Amino acid sequence: MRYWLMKSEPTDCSIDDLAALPDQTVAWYGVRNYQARNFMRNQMSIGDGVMFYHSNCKQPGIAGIAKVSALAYPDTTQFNPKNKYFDPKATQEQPRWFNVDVQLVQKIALIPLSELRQHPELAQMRTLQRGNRLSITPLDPTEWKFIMSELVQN
DNA sequence: GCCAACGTTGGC
DNA sequence: GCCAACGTTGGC
Repeated sequence: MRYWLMKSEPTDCSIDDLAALPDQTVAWYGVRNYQARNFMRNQMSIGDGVMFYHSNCKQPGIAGIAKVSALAYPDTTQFNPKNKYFDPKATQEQPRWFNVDVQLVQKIALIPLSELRQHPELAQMRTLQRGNRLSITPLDPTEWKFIMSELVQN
């Protein structure tokens, strides 16, 4: 059981978009970074905790709690020439890109990035490190617990 | 819109 | 295998 922070641009898929999907589940397609792919393909298990993060928007921050609901499988968008995530070097026999499914657990009051930065307990969070652009990063269990107990409002 | 930081590409 | 050029991310 691991914990993750996964970034999504709200113009692409916001927490409300996720909540409106069937089973409140989304295929995390479109990742085209090997490190992020490897996290999904090699390390994620069903039930892993996910912080759903809004990036590249007016109010960046954690918008909800989710979980991994399906193990990694080939990202179908890589095979579709009309899709913007098409990868000509990928084949059905040798897929390059994989994605898990992510299911919403609970929408929360947004925890802004600026607030995350204020807590010394979270100083090591990878998303908060200078220059970090990875869309999927591991969360330390202590970081997860801190966010859940101190920052998630009920 | 700016720009720092980082990943990828491709010539050599 | 090096590294310059280029593209992308994402906060501000």
